[in-house]
Amino acid sequence: MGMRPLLHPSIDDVTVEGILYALSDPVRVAIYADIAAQECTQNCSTFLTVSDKAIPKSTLSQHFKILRENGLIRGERHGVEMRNTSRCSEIEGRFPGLIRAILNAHTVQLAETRAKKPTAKRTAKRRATTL
Amino acid sequence: MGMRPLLHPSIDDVTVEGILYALSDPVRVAIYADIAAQECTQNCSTFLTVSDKAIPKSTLSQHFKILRENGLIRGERHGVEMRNTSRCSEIEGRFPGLIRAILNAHTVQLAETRAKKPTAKRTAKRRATTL
DNA sequence: TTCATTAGTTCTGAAGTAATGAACTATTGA
DNA sequence: TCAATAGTTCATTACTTCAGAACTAATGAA
Repeated sequence: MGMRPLLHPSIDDVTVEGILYALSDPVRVAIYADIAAQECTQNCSTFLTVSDKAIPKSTLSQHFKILRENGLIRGERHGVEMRNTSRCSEIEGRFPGLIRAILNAHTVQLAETRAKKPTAKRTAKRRATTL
Repeated sequence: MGMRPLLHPSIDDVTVEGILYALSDPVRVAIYADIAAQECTQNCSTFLTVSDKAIPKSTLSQHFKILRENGLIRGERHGVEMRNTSRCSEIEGRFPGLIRAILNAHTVQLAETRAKKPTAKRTAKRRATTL
């Protein structure tokens, strides 16, 4: 099967749950924070490693798909590569302060992590469900 | 096997990812918004229906567990029932503005939903992954 | 044109996670 | 001691996620 066109929801179809879900993964929030911080666009392979951890490109592709389909980023093919831009100003219009608060919290946590374990590669297991 | 004691993480072990994950489910964010809004504590069976949808009590119990173990609420047994309180002021100390922004976005979305479809019971399927 | 390269997507199966009915536990009050 | 209440745990089934392999699509070189 061929490649399907990229899906980008209308801003009105973006949900809080979708945004929180997309950013509840440490790899995705790292990618998103990076894209949102850049002036210039970022292609996918910029993130083949995230916090010193190698991410297989099929996994990366899925992560980008989740960020796109939940309305956090916009991806456009330019020749052979993809350019990703953050949709933060659109989201700001719909959910004021949300993205800023999340990215700020992410920054706080990153700073704490570095302060506690300067060299260790914190694996950040997503949820410790202890079932 | 008997009942295990309830686990509440120290506020320092609460993560942004955990908070976003816990609140990325429509049932859990509805429960949490309700608990955070109340002055008095709320027991679990208050939520046997959430937005006109019946939730089996085993499912509810798991949702409360996820909210507890990600640091969003504190649960205490008082006799036969459980009292749940929000840990929002602790979280505010660690991640300023985060909870307020999320609850505010949730409120915005609720208001829009009601404005669009006044009577329909919006099922709010968590993620439309379209895989 | 044809081939190689680059960048990303899709497929697939294994591993992990979630929803829920049934069975269980713990506390209270009759 | 027993029934009722409130919630937990277990077991099953369904769904989701990860990641290697195969694939697609655009570009540039021969």
